[in-house]
Amino acid sequence: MKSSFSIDLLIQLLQKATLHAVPPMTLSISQAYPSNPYPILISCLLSLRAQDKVTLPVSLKLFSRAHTPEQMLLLSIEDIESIIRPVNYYKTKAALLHSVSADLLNRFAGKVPSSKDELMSIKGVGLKTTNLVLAEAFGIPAICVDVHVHRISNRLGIIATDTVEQTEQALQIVLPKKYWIEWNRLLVMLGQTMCTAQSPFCSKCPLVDVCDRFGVFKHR
DNA sequence: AAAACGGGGGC
DNA sequence: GCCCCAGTTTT
Repeated sequence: MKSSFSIDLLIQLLQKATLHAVPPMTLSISQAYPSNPYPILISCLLSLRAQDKVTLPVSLKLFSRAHTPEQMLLLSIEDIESIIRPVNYYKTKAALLHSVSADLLNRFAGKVPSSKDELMSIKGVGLKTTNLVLAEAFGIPAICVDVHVHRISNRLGIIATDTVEQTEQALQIVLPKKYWIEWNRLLVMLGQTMCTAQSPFCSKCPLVDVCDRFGVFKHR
């Protein structure tokens, strides 16, 4: 990032840039199921290596049948498979939803835990899912590093990292804590629209004055 | 460190 | 039709 710009100004520009973008899936889910962390966790698992536009309608369809671990276990794995078929790895994910729901009942009284260690201890729940659940389901400041956050944080030049773990650590130092949750939302929205992995639409991006990679990268 | 785990969407 | 997308576990 060019030195004359602050993080606060960067956030303002990002808010403008993503004002009319489709919000991340977890926001839609939390509106449909207020203060219920379970649908957030399940939709995060469904969205692994998939895109929100595919996963969101499938998630809503699934939650109309089951939005608690108890209800999920009443469905057979075959039932879940048929509901979530449009998403990738649907057979693996149907089994995963079953095992995660059973684990929640066995170890956590059917409640989604709200600590990083407990979430990470659930098989199938990794670092990205853990941080997204902490932030979006519990409002706990967490930096959720998916490929968008990793790519764009580096592209902007505010950090220089190789792995998502390094990115999480670096952003904790660079970003004021009040922005930790919003950073993920903003960068996901920007990444899904203009700041794409290949040939990003830099000519339409309101961040050209800030971005270290403008002119370096092949863009449209 | 590298592989395996498959579906939809854009053009 | 072809190329793009995108975490976690396992080997």
